[in-house]
Amino acid sequence: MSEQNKIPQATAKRLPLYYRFINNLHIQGKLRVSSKELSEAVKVDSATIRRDFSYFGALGKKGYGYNVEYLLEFFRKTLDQDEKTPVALIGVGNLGTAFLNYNFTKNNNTKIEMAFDADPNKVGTEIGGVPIYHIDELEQKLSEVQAAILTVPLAEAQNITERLIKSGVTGILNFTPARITVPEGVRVHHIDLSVELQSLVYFMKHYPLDTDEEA
Amino acid sequence: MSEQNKIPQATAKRLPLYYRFINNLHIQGKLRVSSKELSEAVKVDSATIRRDFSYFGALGKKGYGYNVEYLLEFFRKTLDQDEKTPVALIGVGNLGTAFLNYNFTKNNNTKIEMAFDADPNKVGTEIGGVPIYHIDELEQKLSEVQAAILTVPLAEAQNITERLIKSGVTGILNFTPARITVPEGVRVHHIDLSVELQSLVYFMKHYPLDTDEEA
DNA sequence: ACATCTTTGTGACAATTTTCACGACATAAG
DNA sequence: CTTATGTCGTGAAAATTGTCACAAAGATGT
Repeated sequence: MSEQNKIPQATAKRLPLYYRFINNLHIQGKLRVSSKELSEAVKVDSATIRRDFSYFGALGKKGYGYNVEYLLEFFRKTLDQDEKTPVALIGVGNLGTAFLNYNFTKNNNTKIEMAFDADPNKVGTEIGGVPIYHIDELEQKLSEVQAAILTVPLAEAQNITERLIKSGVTGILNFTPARITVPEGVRVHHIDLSVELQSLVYFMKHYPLDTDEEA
Repeated sequence: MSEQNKIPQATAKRLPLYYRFINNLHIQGKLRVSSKELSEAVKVDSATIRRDFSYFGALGKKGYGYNVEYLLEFFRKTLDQDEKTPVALIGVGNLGTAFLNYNFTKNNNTKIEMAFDADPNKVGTEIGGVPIYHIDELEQKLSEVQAAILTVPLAEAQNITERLIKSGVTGILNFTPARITVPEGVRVHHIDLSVELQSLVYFMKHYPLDTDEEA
């Protein structure tokens, strides 16, 4: 599947962010960009940006900066923007609905292909162009899908997770407070809104003067 | 305000997570817990947990573990769970609505006191018990509020941010894709749903066998 | 053509964070 | 009392990540 385990995780986490901004620049018709400019836009130190880019070789030109078109093309390849990754969303509550309306596909390699919920009023409808199926049909419908966004109530989280994995899902974006357990080989990224808010408040009170940090 | 700048940021970020799970244990009636057990629950290495706790002194007993009641009490104090922090939410779209229904107050020191939106149909109503005011009333209503959750469209982000800061807000949880610019002293945590999904997909494809990581 | 200005890419270093591994103490059982 | 087992707290080592600062290369202007 892949070869470069050399790229630090910290760098890998920043790549999608870079991609987004480079894409913006391209849309704005900008032809070149320096690490300093990019730094101001994404709020990451310019030296860090140069170092990050350098893991992929020499992408820029000295005295000039980076060619936006070239950079964009490079990131498109690196981030597999050409092959679309089908995603399913489980749990069409408020948060789930927000995702369905988000329209990720715009500049992205991900597309939410289908959603699942237990509510009969929702089943059969569409939100943001995404069809909603009943949760009982999960195993049946999930054949091509590799990634899932989990926005179900806490109590269902582990149960649904197991069904997803049995159906071949290898990546889960988990918005429930549950720290779900998965077999090796399955990636889980947790985003706990309550923890994020708590964290912000803690940092506000205990680290008053610092510059902003990632969550 | 505070004194211990000694606690590493990485540790600080995990504190709310620990708190949540210790609270769960307490509710379940558990009397003690070992770093190993906690490790399995929160998916953080047990040595890291012991190290994290040790920054606060000796919270546990050798050969025994940690007393849940004591630990909970300790975290309650450390995370300022006694003084409620008032929060405002700006932008009552799908995502904003999800937050309003989330009911953070349950086991938390944060409470969304008010929300703002530009839509006249929403202004004057309540969601999840939180009153919705017109965005024009922002400066007027925001007196006590120190933190804000930003769930507005991209185009408004920087503009609203500046108004928030003028009104005394010192912490922002930013869900817009914009990397907002703020003066020193204001904390911003960014959560970009699109970047999170991209990131998950990238890790799935390029770091296949690893164990799960934070987002 | 030349001097000057910019900006990259990176070696060296600093800071942060994680992990190992072990002494010390707790508890329980024989 | 002694042994076996479990667990913390923490020095020390390792790994990861971030920052500095500068030579080299190319861009730009006259």
